[in-house]
Amino acid sequence: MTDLPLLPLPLAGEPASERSDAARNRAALLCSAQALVAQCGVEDVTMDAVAAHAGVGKGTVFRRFGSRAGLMVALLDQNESHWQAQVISGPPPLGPDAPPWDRLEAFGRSRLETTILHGDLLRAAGAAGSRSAPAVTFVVQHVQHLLRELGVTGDVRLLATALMAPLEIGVLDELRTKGIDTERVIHGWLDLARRIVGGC
Amino acid sequence: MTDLPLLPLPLAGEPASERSDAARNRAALLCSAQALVAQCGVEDVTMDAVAAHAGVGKGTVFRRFGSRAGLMVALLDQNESHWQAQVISGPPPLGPDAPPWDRLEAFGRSRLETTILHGDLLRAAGAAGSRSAPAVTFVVQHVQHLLRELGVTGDVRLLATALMAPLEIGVLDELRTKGIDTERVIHGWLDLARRIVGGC
DNA sequence: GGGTGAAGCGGACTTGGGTCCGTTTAGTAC
DNA sequence: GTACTAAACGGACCCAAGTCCGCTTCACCC
Repeated sequence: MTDLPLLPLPLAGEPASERSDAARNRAALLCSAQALVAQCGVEDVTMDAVAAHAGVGKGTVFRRFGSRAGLMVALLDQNESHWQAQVISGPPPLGPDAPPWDRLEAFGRSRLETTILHGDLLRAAGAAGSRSAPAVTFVVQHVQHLLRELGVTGDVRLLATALMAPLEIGVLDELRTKGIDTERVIHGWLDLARRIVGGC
Repeated sequence: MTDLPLLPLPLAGEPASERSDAARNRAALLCSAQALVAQCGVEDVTMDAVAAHAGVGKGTVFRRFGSRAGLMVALLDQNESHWQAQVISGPPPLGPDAPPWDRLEAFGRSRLETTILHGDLLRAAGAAGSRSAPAVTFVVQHVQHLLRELGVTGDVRLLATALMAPLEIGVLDELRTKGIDTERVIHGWLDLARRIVGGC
């Protein structure tokens, strides 16, 4: 226990590891941000408040996350990693060991719920939030994989993107303000999925 | 020419007509905004600049348009009305007098181009821009109409929404940053449309 | 353990969106 | 023409995002 060679985990895809103080601040900031969001809602959390709560200067927040939207993306990524784990290695039908169609169905349902749950964060993250975050990449790749397993041919990459596009927070918000409830959205999405997979 | 009963056009759907000075300012502001956008790009147009250019106070801009995003939406609506006219009564295949499938194909292509053309405005308009604007309603309703003509059954409303979702600026931006070019997007979209219409 | 340089830090400062409220004006009724 | 009111106006003001730069700290190497 004296000098255990407990390396700082130089895992594969890491982006040239942070200095220890930087890493500590990142963690503290994420933690503070989450606490403040829980306390007063996403809208009312200011960058100053997050900085003060974490006991660092405001410059540090922007150095770490680039912008308010960036901070929100970081919070999202944190929240979504648990969900991703469920997809990759959780119990069926969302996880492996279920027929691909069942997985796709569960995936869509689950994705919809997650999106609505994190609606405020997603809106605050803006363009950076719903798109270009690692989250989207994961979603699209997984759907791509399932579609292939279901025998879909053609430009599967684009079909996967198209299949997930109607579950973006923007579209869902629009549908909801027009009085379309979640259950109907899910049904419509399953219909779409069936048509893409080719039920004939 | 003395006292022509040239009414202030109390057209049907008008929202309880504006006072004349208000209407004049709205027009001046839209005009100034468009000029400034053309001159320095959407990003660099500030609300103060628009107000100054139009010769009104800043408060007036916000009274008329609510927010920066609102102003951008107004600009978009102005720009899109011409396009809508083309769809409703322009020459085929976009306009009437073409088989529905040809119209749908032309519609998708044209919509994609329009979206990319107005990309900056759409991004600046944020959630209010791509969604909930009258523009979206028009697009979805038209697609709904075409799908019905093509014999699509089911929840056509949702299918229309789903079909147009991948042509939103956010999705397009993502695809483009990943090196997918416009032609491929169109092909993918046509494939999707074919699957929805049911090509078997 | 001391020197060195790059990375990180902090908080004053700038900028621009959005609000507020006292003043002005269009439209109407007499 | 005058009186009146609701709507519109304008610009000072407020607030929060984002920048800047001189100072500090970490990590690494003699």
